[in-house]
Amino acid sequence: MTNQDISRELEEIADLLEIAEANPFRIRSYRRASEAVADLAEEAATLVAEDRLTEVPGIGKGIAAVIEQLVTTGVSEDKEALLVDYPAGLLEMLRISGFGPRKAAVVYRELGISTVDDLEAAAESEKLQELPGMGAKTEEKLLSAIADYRRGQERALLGDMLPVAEMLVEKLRQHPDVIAAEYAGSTRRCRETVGDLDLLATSDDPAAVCQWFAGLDALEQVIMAGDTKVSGRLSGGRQVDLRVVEQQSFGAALQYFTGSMQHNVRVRERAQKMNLTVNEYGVFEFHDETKGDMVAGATEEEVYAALGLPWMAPELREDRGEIAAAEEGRLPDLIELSDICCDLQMHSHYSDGHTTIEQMARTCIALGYQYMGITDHSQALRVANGLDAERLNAQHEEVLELNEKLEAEGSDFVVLHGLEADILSDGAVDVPDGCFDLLDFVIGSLHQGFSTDADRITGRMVTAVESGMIDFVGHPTGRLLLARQPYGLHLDQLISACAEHDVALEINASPQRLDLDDVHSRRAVEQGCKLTINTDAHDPQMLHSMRYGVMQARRGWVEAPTVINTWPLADLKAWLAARRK
DNA sequence: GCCGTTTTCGGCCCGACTGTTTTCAGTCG
Ligand SMILES: Nc1nc2c(ncn2[C@H]2C[C@H](O)[C@@H](COP(=O)(O)OP(=O)(O)OP(=O)(O)O)O2)c(=O)[nH]1
Ligand SMILES: [Mg+2]
Ligand SMILES: [Mg+2]
Ligand SMILES: [Zn+2]
Repeated sequence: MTNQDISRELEEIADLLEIAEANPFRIRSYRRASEAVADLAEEAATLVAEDRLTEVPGIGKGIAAVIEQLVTTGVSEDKEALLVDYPAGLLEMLRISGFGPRKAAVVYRELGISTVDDLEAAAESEKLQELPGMGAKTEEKLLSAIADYRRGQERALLGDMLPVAEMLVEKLRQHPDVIAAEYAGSTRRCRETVGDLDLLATSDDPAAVCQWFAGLDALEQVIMAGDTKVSGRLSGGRQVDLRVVEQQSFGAALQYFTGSMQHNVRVRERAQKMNLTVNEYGVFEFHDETKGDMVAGATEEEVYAALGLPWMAPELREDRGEIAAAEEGRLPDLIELSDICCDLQMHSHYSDGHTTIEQMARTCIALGYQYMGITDHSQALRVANGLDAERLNAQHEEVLELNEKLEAEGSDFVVLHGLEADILSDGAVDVPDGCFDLLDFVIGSLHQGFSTDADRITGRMVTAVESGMIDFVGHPTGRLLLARQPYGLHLDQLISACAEHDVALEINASPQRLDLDDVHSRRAVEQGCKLTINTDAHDPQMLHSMRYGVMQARRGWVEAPTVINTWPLADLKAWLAARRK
């Protein structure tokens, strides 16, 4: 069982407990534990074996026992027991927006309904109206929500939604009644995927802004519209939530709406202990059980300061220890896009890229980089027209000529000649014979034969790392967001090997990869690894994806000096040279 | 179920909107 599988099991237990009307705090514990497992940098099985599960915040003896059972037997007795009373089909019904655990329990208890299809049929034949707490409107909305559920992908790529968020924020800012607007939620935290778009605006007349927004053409459907918030769907079905408050509450509202939910809960618990209370309008004094004066709210800095904390970057707000770190002055000095001075993975028409090396270089220059690495595929990757010795030599000539041309133009931009070499089935690195000394650096990537078992794949990659032939590992887990699971590999062993042999790990900045992810980037740095953030661009436009890689790095608490492509060229060359001895 | 510079027991974030409600539960952010 992968951590992701375990996380889902815990979440489903929480859902079942909620249908069963269990203690809400107990339910919350399962949800928190589910997130904690999803955020683990190590395999849960390892923690079980070493009896370290309860060291994880949010996992105590009870849930540790559940996880242990899941790891060893694949099933949880507690969950099986719940499933005796409440069939698994009810879990799917909870995905329908506006249909929660209480209604699920009622329709199952009263009508025996346990599938979405049956629920739909019951709503169509107006059987739900007879149930307590449900009426004609309930049925109507439910049918619409079922249609939305059937249509939609639960989450979308940040890379697809961030531009939409930016466009909507611009639209808000242009409205005369809007003072300020920002996107918030998981988009502002730069999560790799987002469930919806969360927008915040301030105004002297929030109700007017809400009314205007609800009428926008961009909203295909309005789910609800009040005086301070509007929820709707874009064409395509993706949800948008707009929250509008007065300017004096901007900071508090942005803090609230940025989340994460768990971070907010931590913040608010801290406030309680300080005799304060926090909501989306501000930080308030709290005396004798009554709310008193507002002490902060206009800016996020003010809100955190009122709680004795420094402001922290949205990317850190995931309840992964950021509040303790903030309190102790241990917040990382996060890497920024402007720290990046090169891109070290990209392709040209020599393999499966769409344009010339020079075109790519010109775009890198425009992006303000000092140098770049051209890294086409190696010969083993025939589907991508990988380079054999002859073509790699020809490419080398072209790189030399391009550098001369740039120099003649007075540019000090430099093109390094690299190769994205396949890691072959025996762990050998696919650098054509006699070509190693030609290359400034070599990336080792797995592209083929990754559907075997975890030990084999890990072994291949570790062998490549130990060979001394590769300078970094490209897209280390091979995941494609919303499309393909990571290779089943023991990432922790790969990270250890990279730390030992001073091989860097890539954060592939392509919005569908973001690989390594945030938690493993953080883990890799903790283990002493260097990182490198690259776009893996196949055309000039894709070179602009660098920001997504930096976002992922920031979510992983990464600082600039551990990322080799923040280094001046001389430093990178010195590191490469030292590695080759 | 988890957790602990006030606690190993007794707390656990806080508010908006909707529909069916005659005072608020359910769902969601
Ligand atoms: N205090 C508090 N804030 C919440 C709660 N639920 C949501 N929020 C805040 C924090 C969230 O980041 C923000 C937006 O809610 P969303 O449901 O859209 O979540 P978020 O954007 O974080 O993730 P998503 O990618 O949309 O699933 O609202 C809650 O239960 N309590
Ligand atoms: Mg959201
Ligand atoms: Mg939302
Ligand atoms: Zn690749």
